[in-house]
Amino acid sequence: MIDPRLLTDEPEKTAAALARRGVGPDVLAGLQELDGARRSAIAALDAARAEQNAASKAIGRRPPEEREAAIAEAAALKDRVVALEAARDATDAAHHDAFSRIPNLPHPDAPDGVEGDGIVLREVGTLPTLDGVSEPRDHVALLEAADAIDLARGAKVSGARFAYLKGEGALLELALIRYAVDIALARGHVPVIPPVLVREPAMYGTGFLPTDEQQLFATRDDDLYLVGTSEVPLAGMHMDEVLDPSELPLRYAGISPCFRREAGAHGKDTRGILRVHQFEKVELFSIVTPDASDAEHERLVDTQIAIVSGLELHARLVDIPVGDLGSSAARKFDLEAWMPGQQAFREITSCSNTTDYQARRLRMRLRVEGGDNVPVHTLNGTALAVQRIMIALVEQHQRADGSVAVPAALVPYLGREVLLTR
RNA sequence: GGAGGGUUGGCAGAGCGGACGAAUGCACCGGUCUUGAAAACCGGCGUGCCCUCACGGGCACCGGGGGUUCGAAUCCCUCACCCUCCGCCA
Repeated sequence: MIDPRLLTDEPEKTAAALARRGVGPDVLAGLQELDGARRSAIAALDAARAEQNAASKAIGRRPPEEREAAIAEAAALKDRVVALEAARDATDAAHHDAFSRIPNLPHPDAPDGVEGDGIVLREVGTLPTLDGVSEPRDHVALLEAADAIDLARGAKVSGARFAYLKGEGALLELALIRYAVDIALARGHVPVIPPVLVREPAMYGTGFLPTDEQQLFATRDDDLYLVGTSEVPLAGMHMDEVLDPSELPLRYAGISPCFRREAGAHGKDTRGILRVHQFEKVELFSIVTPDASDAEHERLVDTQIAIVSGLELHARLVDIPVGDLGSSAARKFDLEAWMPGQQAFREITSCSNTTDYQARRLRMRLRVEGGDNVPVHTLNGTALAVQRIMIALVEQHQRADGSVAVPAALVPYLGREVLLTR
């Protein structure tokens, strides 16, 4: 949720910012009208209630013989209040509905453009040489040959886009998670294993509802949603709280499975485990004061790069254009790793500054001495998404015989220097 | 799954139809006193929204939602959560 006050306080600036995200003048005019209507409805209702409250309170002070007349008098005021209440509720609902669909204001430095227009800011590592490998195999070939993955049975039991990780595949997941958690921990993120089924308010508050409903798995009988990322329960932890400046920054590292319906992705990335309905992820999440979010964003990206570099992977950092931002994000950076199996860079991490957008929806405020409390800023970024990093890892470090050289930083976690030997 | 008891301000805890946004205590902030501190005393001390340049004023909030009433923290319904007991269970 953006601050509705911006429409009246800084109309030109706000209009220009929203225009970059495709929110046109007509939509904006509608919002302004709703905002005005909401305020006058509130003012009218408050005035009528003040009148009725005064009349009701007077009854208690009247002598008994005068009460009946006084009650009739007060009762007469009630109809007006009820009518104005209905009017206020209606404008309020329309206001809320319209404003919750407005995306966050883009960061001034975020580039224009749509999906694919991202700007490569820097490269991480170097293109793998794949010495002695004549034809690079993809992760499916590598992992299946060593019985580290079972896609066919995943499909049998759960359907398309589900997979079993077995043997070294399972061990690799555990090692990767612990490797990432240790780096996050060293950088001040408290590890958290959160609930992965959440109620509607947490989904709404993080901005996944109402706009991304088709991407969410929901339970049939319990009004719970499966999270698509632990960002949801991590952000939800502090909803409805007023945080003291001394408590910030709050830094977490969520460790959880993630569930995504991938609706609309039919036919895309159908091979292997690049795009699956369930994957494991370590997620960085920070809550900071509003003046600190740009610096925190850089800090998170730096941590992501440290994790990827430590695995000796080649990747590039992309500044995501405004047209490709999720509704909550003001700015986003992705890391795309080189995947020799498809000779392409593919997204392995993402890092967003959601400024006050989630915080306003979740009512997470910063205590301001001698002033009004303000929403905090929240940021999230992938520390390590197991399946995707696994693809980059086995494909980039594959050897001529189909085995995989384990990067030195991972060896202590995995207990072996070579994987997938047969 | 069954039975019962709860949910009030940062915490503890009173209030159970009318002067209650809410007693009291603790915590916290400011002041008096003191060489300083403690104690004592005095004052302040929740959140959001609306109006106002401001001073200030109004409205709402006693777990969430709905209802009864001129008037609800207080009565009714409903949902959530917590506690106790029984059953089941990794």
